[in-house]
Amino acid sequence: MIQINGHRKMQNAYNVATQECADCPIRHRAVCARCEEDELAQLEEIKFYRNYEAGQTVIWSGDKMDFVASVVSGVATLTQTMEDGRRQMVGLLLPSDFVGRPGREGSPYDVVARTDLVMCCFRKRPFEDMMNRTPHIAQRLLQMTLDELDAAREWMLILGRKTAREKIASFMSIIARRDAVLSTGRMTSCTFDLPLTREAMADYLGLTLETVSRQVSALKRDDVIRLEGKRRVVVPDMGVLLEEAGDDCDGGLLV
Amino acid sequence: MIQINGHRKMQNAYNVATQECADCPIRHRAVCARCEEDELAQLEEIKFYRNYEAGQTVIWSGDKMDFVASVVSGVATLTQTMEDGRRQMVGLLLPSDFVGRPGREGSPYDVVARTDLVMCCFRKRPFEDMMNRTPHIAQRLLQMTLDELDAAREWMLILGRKTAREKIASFMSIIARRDAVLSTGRMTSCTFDLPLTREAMADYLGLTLETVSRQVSALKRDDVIRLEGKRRVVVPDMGVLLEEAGDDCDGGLLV
DNA sequence: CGACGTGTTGATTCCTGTCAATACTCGTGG
DNA sequence: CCACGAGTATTGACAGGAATCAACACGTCG
Repeated sequence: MIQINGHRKMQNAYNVATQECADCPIRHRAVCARCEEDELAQLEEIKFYRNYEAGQTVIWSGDKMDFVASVVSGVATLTQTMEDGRRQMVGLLLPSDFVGRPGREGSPYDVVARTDLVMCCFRKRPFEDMMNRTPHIAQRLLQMTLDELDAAREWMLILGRKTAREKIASFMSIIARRDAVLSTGRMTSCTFDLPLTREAMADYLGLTLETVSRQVSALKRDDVIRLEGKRRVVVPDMGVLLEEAGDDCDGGLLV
Repeated sequence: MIQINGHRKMQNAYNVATQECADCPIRHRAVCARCEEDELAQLEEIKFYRNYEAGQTVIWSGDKMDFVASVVSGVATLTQTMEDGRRQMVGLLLPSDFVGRPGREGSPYDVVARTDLVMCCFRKRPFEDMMNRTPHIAQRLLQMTLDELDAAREWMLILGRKTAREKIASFMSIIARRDAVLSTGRMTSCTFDLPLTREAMADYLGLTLETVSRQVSALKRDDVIRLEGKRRVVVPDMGVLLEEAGDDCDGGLLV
């Protein structure tokens, strides 16, 4: 059985005072992953950190963005809103994920910190300049964008074709998978914290918060999951959860 | 009133015999858009054309892809399928769109020609090599991938939060917009051909084909659209259609 | 003509949304 | 100390929209 750190408070152990890229927890997965020492030194000169509290809006939809950034620790979301208030989350930003688009002024989405959040920011213009002369950055950004596109497409299947129960199971599978990159070997059980409120999960999955609550309760009743408090989830058997998600069970964690 | 070419047969006017990139209809929008003359000459050496008939599968999910390609003319789709047969379209490929991912072996999606289709193909390895030494290609691919990601996110809002009627109206707005790049100035009415069957539209929108059919009929009954045959759509007032789509009406065509 | 692919329409079911009441936790302040 | 309110979560009753099952229309092609 593995045990994964919670998202809520304790995970922001990375101190902003720690300015060394070499010690950065996302050094090898973020947009800078492929950079050499000298390239890293250049990035180090134009970077700065920002902290946000859980609930704070990082960027308002339509606002001008004068920086791009990597999530160092914490969880943020991208959300789209219709005039009548209907909302759909369109991006879930976990540590190492990149925010902002080179070559574009504003953000079309609200970016909201869901937990306390540390971002490693670069002013947009210097970053764009550097990208143009540093293929390692552009290459890594392309790779990450393609990964995001794959994730978006998996998400589209969830939104378009899965039942409420399958949506919840799929979401939990995704969280488990992303949290478990540090996993050692194969295991069947797993514990993690939900990084989102029921309402945010509803925005993620195209449901109402009531339906989310009901389906979480149903999965608990059927012993697919167990709850410790409202947020901590224990999955006795990941295979069962993946089955409930409607995914190929030989995919995912058990490969 | 503008008149846009149909998708079905006539649009494949681009002859495969026409091998000159300079004459290529997608020269300025495809992955090669930023290439200089000499770069184009290099691409020209590794490219080859392939033709597919409507309905043909270009790539099977899971298959090894030994090439990447641009859509020259026609329409193709990316589709994901669950074990029990539920399907969700996750990509709509129109002329100039790019297929395939550098640095990956197989395709996770079925790629299907929805009309007769001409593709400009590059063997993967030579293309990747060229990408590594040609920033213009990598830059353009990044830009196109970011655009696709934006489209995917708009699509997620449609799938997650819109009603069946809004989904149909949104789809028609998207087709109208993508067809109308050649539009001159502002106009309110518009004519186009639906590039997909009712069933494929259902896969696109996360609906059943019956619901698609019903909602198309409803939009016709309410005079939001008119039909000429089953596929040709006349929109008397794009503003009304955009309203039905639930989008910001000051966006889209009327800016 | 009959088979097939495509599309339309109707009757019915059921999943999820909507509206509403209640519980729990955590601060704040009397 | 407890009352109070805000934010979060659970659960119930009910309604509605889309899925399902089914019949039928239309055009093409053998």
